[in-house]
Amino acid sequence: MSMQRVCLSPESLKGDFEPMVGLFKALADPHRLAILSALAREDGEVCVCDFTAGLPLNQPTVSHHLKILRDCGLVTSERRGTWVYYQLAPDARQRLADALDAVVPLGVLA
Amino acid sequence: MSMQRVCLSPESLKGDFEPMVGLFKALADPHRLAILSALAREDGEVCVCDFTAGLPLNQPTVSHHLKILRDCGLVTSERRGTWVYYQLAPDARQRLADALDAVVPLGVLA
DNA sequence: TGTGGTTATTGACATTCTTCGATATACGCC
DNA sequence: GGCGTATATCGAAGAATGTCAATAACCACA
Repeated sequence: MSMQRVCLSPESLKGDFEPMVGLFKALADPHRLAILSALAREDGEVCVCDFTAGLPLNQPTVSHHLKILRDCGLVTSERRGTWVYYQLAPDARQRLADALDAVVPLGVLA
Repeated sequence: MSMQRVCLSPESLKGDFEPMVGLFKALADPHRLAILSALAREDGEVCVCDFTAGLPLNQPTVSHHLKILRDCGLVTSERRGTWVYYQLAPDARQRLADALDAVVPLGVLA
């Protein structure tokens, strides 16, 4: 009989990580990180035309990335006249930090 | 001529986010999050056999995910006899927190 | 209403990723 | 050395993702 060590209880692998995966997937693209970083640095509204101008991507692709960020709630958008302005969602940083902490908590407590 | 507002300097989109993308890509899968979470909760070594036992994946797939986590430095592995034990890298939490902060800094300073 | 400019959506294609079976490698033991 | 077990690698199939051209939707203005 094999003296197999018990290193880990099987329930430890059974958590539901889908909500966090959605956020991390949104971060798993360099152009979306550039968009988020610009929004965070600006700390205000940025119109789509600036993204299409500053990114090496065509307009539909930029729109696609913005939609992904919108769908997971990391950014908000508001149309004002002809232009659409995007902002970092107020709780974006907190939600990302919380998601990270839910996976690899910094707290030393059990 | 169109009175186009200047919302954003074009250089704001030009950062290099490749190092962070690698980390976030590693987090963009529920099974890898389960592995990382288990390693973080255990705060010690976990042998591969426990992952293959606890995850709904075949052994080659588990090995593949572990390799991805190893390649980006979030986990370390050590063979001891027949078994291979994985650990969360000592700086894993810090590197992830730093990557997040590099994109959407929490600090209010410019 | 029509025209021009901005953003969103659709459909298609190429690439990447996840998963698996088959196989190889590494180790302990007889 | 030979055998059994644990882990890694290879190669391929299917799904998901990034990208673009074409087009639609929306808005301001004449």
